Amino acid sequence: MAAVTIKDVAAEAGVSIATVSNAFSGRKFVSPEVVRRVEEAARTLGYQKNIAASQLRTGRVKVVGVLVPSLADTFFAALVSDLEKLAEADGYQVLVATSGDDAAREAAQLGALLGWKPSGLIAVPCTNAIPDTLRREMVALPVVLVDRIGEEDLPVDTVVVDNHAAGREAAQHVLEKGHREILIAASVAGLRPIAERIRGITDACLAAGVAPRIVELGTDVEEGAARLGAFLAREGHPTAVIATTNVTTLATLTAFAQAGIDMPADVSLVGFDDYAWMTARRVPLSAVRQPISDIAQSAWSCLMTRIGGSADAAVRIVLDAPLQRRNSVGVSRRVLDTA
Amino acid sequence: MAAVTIKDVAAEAGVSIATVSNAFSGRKFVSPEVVRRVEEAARTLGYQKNIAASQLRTGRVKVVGVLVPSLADTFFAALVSDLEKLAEADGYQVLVATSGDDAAREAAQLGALLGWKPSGLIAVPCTNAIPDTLRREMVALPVVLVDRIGEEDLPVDTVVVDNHAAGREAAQHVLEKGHREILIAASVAGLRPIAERIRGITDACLAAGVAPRIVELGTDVEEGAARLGAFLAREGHPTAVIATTNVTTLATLTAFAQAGIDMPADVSLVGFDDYAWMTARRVPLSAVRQPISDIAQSAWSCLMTRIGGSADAAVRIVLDAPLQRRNSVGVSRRVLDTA
DNA sequence: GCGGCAAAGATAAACGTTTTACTTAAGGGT
DNA sequence: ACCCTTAAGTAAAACGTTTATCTTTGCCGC
Repeated sequence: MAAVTIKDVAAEAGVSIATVSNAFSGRKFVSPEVVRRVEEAARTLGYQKNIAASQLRTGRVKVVGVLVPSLADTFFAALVSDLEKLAEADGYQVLVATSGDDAAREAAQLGALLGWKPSGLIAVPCTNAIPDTLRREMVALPVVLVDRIGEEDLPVDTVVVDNHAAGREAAQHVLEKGHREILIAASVAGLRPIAERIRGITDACLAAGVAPRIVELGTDVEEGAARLGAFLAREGHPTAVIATTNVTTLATLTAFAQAGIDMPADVSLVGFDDYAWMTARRVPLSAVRQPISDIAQSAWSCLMTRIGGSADAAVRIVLDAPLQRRNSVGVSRRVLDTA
Repeated sequence: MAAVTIKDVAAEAGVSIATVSNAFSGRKFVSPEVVRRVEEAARTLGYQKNIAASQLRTGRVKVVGVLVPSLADTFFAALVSDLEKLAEADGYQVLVATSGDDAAREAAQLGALLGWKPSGLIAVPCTNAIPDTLRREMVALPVVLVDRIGEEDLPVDTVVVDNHAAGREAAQHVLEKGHREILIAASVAGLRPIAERIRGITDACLAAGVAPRIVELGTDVEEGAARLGAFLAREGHPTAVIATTNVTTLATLTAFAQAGIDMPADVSLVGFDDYAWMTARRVPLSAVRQPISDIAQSAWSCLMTRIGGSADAAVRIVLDAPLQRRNSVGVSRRVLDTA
């Protein structure tokens, strides 16, 4: 049961291996009759091109690496899902790796990815700092960085969301409803996108003469809920919470449920990201909607133009994350009472 | 900027390429001094082993293909996430492909996966029928089939959930609470796991002299919600709904929210799968919990023993999916009224 | 002092494909 | 009748590893 190679096909079809290769690739003209014989032979033998051999010879292969912090996070899973579809449409395979938000693992995974000599790489770095492995590779390999971009002026294409505007819009919405005691449920405040969301919220609040508080909940739902519960018990309730990721949204909701807090009657909430479960509730969540499929689309087309050989200056795509106004933000009691 | 190969490293370190290879693999003794020089050289040159070349020579490569219907479905995303972690721990890379529940795409993706000559394959078939491409490969390649298994007695290892028991348990819970008008929110009734869940529910109901109704909602949340809404408007409300997938759970909840149905006061619900968002609610969902990480773990260890060369008879692993009793199933009004 | 042996490396072949350069045969213009 | 071109296909080299086989060197016993 040795694997069937191009040689076997050639023998079966009674031609040379070069002709078989040409018949498949179409790089050189092969008479229709011979093509038919080759295809026939390949079919009967169950021939599968050995991609490793092909890639070794040509040096290129239609595979792109995708590196994300975690597939357990819906945001990244959805992103990878979209990228995978786009890749398939263009005949590319996707090699997935996850860093688990750990810089060492990220570097290791990157190395493994690079060993495949992919045509390109789409990565969501797990920290603000671009790992050295990647930085070295960026000059030769088409790379697109997404979401977690620590620095400006990177030499590669980047796709990000306008986090500052998103934060600002969320805050303004809450302020308009009369809230003055605002809590920011951040995941990890040190991460650039989170920091910008926080800054957006803070800027809007400050402009209204309000100083928001911040609590860091991490990247795990259970733990985040526990931390928020502890915070609430210790510091008292705000009238509105703005979550900065889908995980913190979930953690906040969990904490609310555990503490018997009614939303929006007791506390209002603006969530982050927009998934089906957020609307499948008695009180659908107002949330900042990250345009996941646009992000994927932008990243993919950037990558494709780079792979196509473009040497243009690095582009920085900034997408809007509009607020979806639903029912989880109520008019603050302060306003109601004065009315 | 030609890629740096083993040859360059050999030159830099002043040894032959065979020695470099041996220094890395440790297959033959190489003096510590030389190993040091080789590693040094590799580091300064930024050497990355070319996996294609390696695989071409050895015929094996540490990569396994994973084929699932969709990464947008949390269940599969979580499964892939777990598999990816297990793979990483064993030094394997994962090649992901999605079939989008389309048989033709599945066959195509399978072909693409196989071209990499992976060491193994973990697949969730998108239909009850195993595609021919796969069936042919199963004799030579270690394959583990998960979740969607149409036939018994396959010649490969399979990992499934005891869907019949899961359905039965869900139904019994609802029956115990006094419900008699039960609606099954199925995704696609033709799929084997779904069919078994339905059968489990039906068997339990029939034993209690109750005939459940069934509605098919498909695999998309929006559309499922619309279909359920229409069904409810047309046929009237049951007192309890049992959903058979996480997507139908979401669709049901969406329909409830849209129709202003209160859960559990108006209608009770047993969900399927168990995610954070199900408990992050005022009324946490009772749900059948599929043991995703156990599934992944079982599938992975099956695959590893096969890759290790085991030729034992195919094993069929059946895992329990226990019911998590929470608050979304209320005592039926019928019972309350008589009390 | 010499055969023999072990230790540490080197040489070269092989993996399956792509592709360049070559062969062969047939046709075409003058 | 001759040369030149074109068409269709073939032979062989190359890609970067791994590994079986060969070489060199030093060392041992006698």
